[in-house]
Amino acid sequence: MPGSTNKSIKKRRWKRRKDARPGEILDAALMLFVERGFAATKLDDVARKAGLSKGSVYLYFENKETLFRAVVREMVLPEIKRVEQQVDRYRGPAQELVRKLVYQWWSMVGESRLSGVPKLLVSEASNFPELARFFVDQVIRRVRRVFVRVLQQGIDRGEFRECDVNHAVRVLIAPLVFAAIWQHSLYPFDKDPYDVRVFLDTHLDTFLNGLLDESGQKI
Amino acid sequence: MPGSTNKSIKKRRWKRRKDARPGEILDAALMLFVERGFAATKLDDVARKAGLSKGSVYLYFENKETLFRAVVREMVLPEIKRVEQQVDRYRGPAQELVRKLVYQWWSMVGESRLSGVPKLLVSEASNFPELARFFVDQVIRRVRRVFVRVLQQGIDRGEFRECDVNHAVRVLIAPLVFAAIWQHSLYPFDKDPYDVRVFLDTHLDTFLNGLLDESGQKI
DNA sequence: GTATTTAATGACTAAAAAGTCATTTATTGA
DNA sequence: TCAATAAATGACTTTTTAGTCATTAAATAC
Repeated sequence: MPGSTNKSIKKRRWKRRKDARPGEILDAALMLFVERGFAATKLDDVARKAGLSKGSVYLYFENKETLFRAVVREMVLPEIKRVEQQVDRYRGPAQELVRKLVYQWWSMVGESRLSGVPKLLVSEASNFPELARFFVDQVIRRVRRVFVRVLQQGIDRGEFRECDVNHAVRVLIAPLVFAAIWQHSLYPFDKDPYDVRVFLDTHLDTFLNGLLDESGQKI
Repeated sequence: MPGSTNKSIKKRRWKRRKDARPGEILDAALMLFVERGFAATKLDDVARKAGLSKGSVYLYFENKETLFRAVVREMVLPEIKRVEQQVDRYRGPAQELVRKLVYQWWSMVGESRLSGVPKLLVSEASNFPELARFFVDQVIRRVRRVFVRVLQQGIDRGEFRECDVNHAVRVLIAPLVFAAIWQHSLYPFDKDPYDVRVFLDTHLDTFLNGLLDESGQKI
C-alpha cells in the first residue's frame, strides 16, 4: 500500500555534512567540467550531482571560477607526487621501467576519473591561462622529467641508441595523453573497435624496438 | 591638422558584401570557437571579428548552433578529400609514403587554421554528439583508412614486419593529432623548447625503425 | 535624379544562468 | 527539554548573452 511506509515518519530534509561536502562538490564538478567544459557546466547541475543545493556550493567555494581552479589543483597534485616516488625507487632495465610506467600511468590516469583532466585543460587552457601554466609546470613537465631520466638511463646503459631525448620523451608520452583525451571525447562516437591495452602495447613495441641500439638486444 | 582630411567627405558606414560575408563569418567563428570553445564564444565577438554587426550574422546563419555546425562541416570536408586523392596517386616505398604523408598532413592541417579543428571537436564532442559522429566518420576514420592501406602495402612488400595494422595506425596518427591539439592548447604555456618538425622526425624514426622487418633494410 | 530593394545595423527583448540572502531546520550543549 | 548555533535551502536579484526587428542607408533599376 503506497504511503504506508512514511505514515508519520518525519523525513529529514537534509543532513549537516560540513566535512564531506567540499570533496563531493569537487568530484561532481570534475565530472561535469570534463564532460561539458567550464562555460557549459551549470552550477545548479553540479549542486544536484553533489547532492545539495546551489546556494550551499557558495558556502564552500567563492564562485564558479574558484571551484574550477580547485578541481584542477586538488585532484592532480597528490597523484603526480606518487608517480615520481615510484620511479625513484625502481632499479632495473630501462625497457622494463618504461613498460611498467606506461601501464601504471594508464591504470592510474587512464582508468580513474583523473583521466579527464588532460581533456579539461586542453579545452580550457586559453580561458584560464594561469591554470594552464600551473598544469604545464606542475604536471606535464614533471612527468616528462621522469621519463627523460629513464630514457637517458637506457642510453647510458647501452640499451637504447643515442637520440634526442627531449623529443623522444614527447613521442613516448603523446599517445598516452592522447588516449586519455580520446577516451573522454571522441571515443564514444567511434565505431571502429579499439583496445587501449593493445594500443599501448603496439606503441611500446614500435617505440622501444625503434629505440634499440642497432647492435643491441631484441625485445 | 586633425580633422582636415575628412572635412566634408561623407563616410560610408558599411558596404554590401552578401557573397563574402558567410566565409568571413565562418573564418572568424572558427578562430574563436577553437580558442574559447562553443559556450564561451560570444556571437558579438564573432561579428566584430568578421567585421559586421551581430544582427547581420543572423542574416546568414539561423543561430549559434547552426553556425557552429557549419564551421566544422564547411571547413573540413574539402581538405580531407584532397588527402585521399594525393595518396591514391602515389607509388613507391611505403616508408617514403608514410614520411611524405606525415609532412603533408602537418603542412596542411598543422600549419593552417584547420589545425584547430581537432581541439574543437575533442572539446565539444559530448555537447554536439551528432557533430562528433560526423567528424569521426567523415574525417578520422577516412584518415585512418588511408594510413592503413599504406602500412598494409609496406607489410605486403616485406618492408614492415607483420603487426596489428589497426592499432599500429592509431599509434602512427596519435602524435600527429596530439601535436595539432597541443599547438592550440597548452603549447603557448610550455617553457620547454620543442620543435614540431623534430618531434615528427623522431616519431617517424622510432615508429618506422620499430616497424621494420627484423631481417630488413635500415632506414 | 528618384524610387525601389535589400544588406546592414544597433537598440531592444527574452532567456538562462550566476550569485545573494532571509528563512528554515538539523545539530549541539546547557 | 529548550535555547543557541550554523549548515542548508530556494526564492530572489543581477548579469550576461542569445536572438529580434524597426530603422537606416547602400546598391540598383527606372
